[in-house]
Formats: sequence, structure tokens, C-alpha cells
Amino acid sequence: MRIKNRNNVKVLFFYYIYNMNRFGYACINTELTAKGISSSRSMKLSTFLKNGRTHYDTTVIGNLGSLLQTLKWNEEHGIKVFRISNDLFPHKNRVTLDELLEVEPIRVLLSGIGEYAISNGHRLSFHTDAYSVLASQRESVVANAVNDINFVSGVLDAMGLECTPLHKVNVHIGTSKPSKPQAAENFINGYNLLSPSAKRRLTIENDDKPSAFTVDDLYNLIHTHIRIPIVIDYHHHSIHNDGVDLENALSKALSTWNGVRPIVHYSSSRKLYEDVKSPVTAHADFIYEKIPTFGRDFDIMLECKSKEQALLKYVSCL
DNA sequence: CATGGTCAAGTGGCA
DNA sequence: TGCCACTTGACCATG
Repeated sequence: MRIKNRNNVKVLFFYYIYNMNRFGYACINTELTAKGISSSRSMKLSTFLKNGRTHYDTTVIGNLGSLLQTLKWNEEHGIKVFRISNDLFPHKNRVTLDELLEVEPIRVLLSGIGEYAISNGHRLSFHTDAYSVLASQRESVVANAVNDINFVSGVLDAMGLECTPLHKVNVHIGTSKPSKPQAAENFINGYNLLSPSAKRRLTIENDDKPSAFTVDDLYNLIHTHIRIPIVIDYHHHSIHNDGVDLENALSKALSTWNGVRPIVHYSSSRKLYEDVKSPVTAHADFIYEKIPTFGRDFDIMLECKSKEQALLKYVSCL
């Protein structure tokens, strides 16, 4: 949605009347990646152990430079919402953010990225991967999850981004063992181990597996206790919802944001639109239907395999 | 230089 | 209790 209009009042009025949702995409810009500009260069453990910190720092500095270029590309294309890849900093359990911030180019790039994001009104966030399980029954897994979440929350802090779910760190619950209520309690115990910054940024997302947490589960078993916002994933909800309809689930999720602009996740079903042999959980390359918003205003993180291309295609059809 | 096997991570279903 | 599938993009050894 590219709006270039000298008459700001008119533009604001337009937004007000039409209740404009903003769109973002996750982690990878395929166009820039094809040109070698990637903020998610990773590193095998063997390489990290063999080549050490100098090599690691070089990779991270490259990722940060590419991230800034990606944000500039986003700005040029009217995109204000972006999820940062976890691979921005690989091997977060083998380095500390404090020691990395002693490296001048890393510190300078982080603050530069933050300044750019703030001056252009960009919303940046993280989403830890499926292996960060705060609710795990294994103490070492919880410790790793706490470290990961604190780390990326600290990265957002180092960028100078406001410490609220506007710049969130999103997680899945990741397990429902030994029982859903007990897993929720374990999650809350894990939450209490987080840094103050991470606690203020943390959000939780519904999942698609039959045993996993729906929006209602998140609301009843977690939100009522620690009041953190719920990110509804439309695709997950469509697969696993315990009979609650979309409008109700959406409404419940939006009600948890406490004045911060909510965000949701959206993707089309690959099985339904692109390849019947795909599992129901697979995401499509593009968006194939009008995203139902029920007249509500919030940000929409698109999780399409074709990334920014899917976003541009979708908004060009609005 | 292109390609495809391998890697990280943790859960959960199944022998 | 052990093993493998699951997921994903990028690494990196091989040809």
C-alpha cells in the first residue's frame, strides 16, 4: 500500500475512513537475496568452532548491513512491517550479546538500523523458531529458550526500539506435555525467568497441531495469568480451532493487546491452492483470497513462501 | 561452479 | 527407551 501524497490530512483521513491494515513479511527478501544481500546468512556449528569469533563477527556484520538495506528496500516499497530472521545472529547459545556489543561495527549498525526504523515508522520483530520451548519439561531446553528470547529482545533494545509488543518477540508454546494446563504453568514459570525487556516484548501464538494451544487455550490458560498479547495465526486457526469461529478467535486475540497496535499472521493454504499433495499445514507461495478483517484495524504479517513478492502482489490487487 | 546431502533445534508418535 | 519424521534455508563437500 504505497501512499505518496503531499496532503497529509487527506491521507490520514483516507486511513481513518477505510481503516487501513498494514502488511509485512517475514525474514527474507527474495529479490535482494538473489543479489547476494541477505540478513540471514547462517553458519554450521563445525565452521563456528573451527573459525571462531572473527569469522562469526564478519558474518553478523554482513547480516546487519543487509538488514539495513532490506529496510530501505521496504521503505521504497511502502512496507513498514518486517520480521527479522533468527539467523541475524546464529548460535545465540555460544556467544553473548554483551560481548558482541563490544564490537564497534556491530554496535554502530544496530543503532543505525534502529534509527532508520524509528525515523521511518517501521515495526520490527522477532519470532523465535520452533525449538525455543519455554514450556519444556527439560530444564536445559527452558534455559536455552530463555537465552534465545532474552538475546533477541536485547537486540531490539540495542536498536533503541520501544520496549513493548509493538516490537515483539513472538513464541509458540511448543508442547502440551504432560498436559495442556501443566504446560501452560511451565510456560508461565519460564516467562518469569525472562529479562524485564523480554517480558515486555513477549507474545504468544496459536498452533496448528491437534494437541496444541488454540487462541482460547492461550487466552484461558496463559493470558489471564500474565496478560501478554496473543498473535492469532489465521492458517493455524483454520486447521485447529476447537469449533471456535474465526471472528470470535480474532476478536479475542485483538482484545489482548492493551493499547498496542495488534498484529496477526496470515498465509494461504498450499494444499488448497497450489498442490493438493501438500500437507494441510504447508504455506502457499502467494495469497489467494481476501483476508477477512471484519473491519478491524491491525497489522498483518504475511507468511508466504514468495515473501515480499506475495505482499506486493496482494496489495496491488486491493 | 552447480548440486544435493547435511545441519541446527525439540517434540511427539511409534516400535 | 530409542529412533525417526517433521521443518527450513543455507552451508559446504563433492563431482
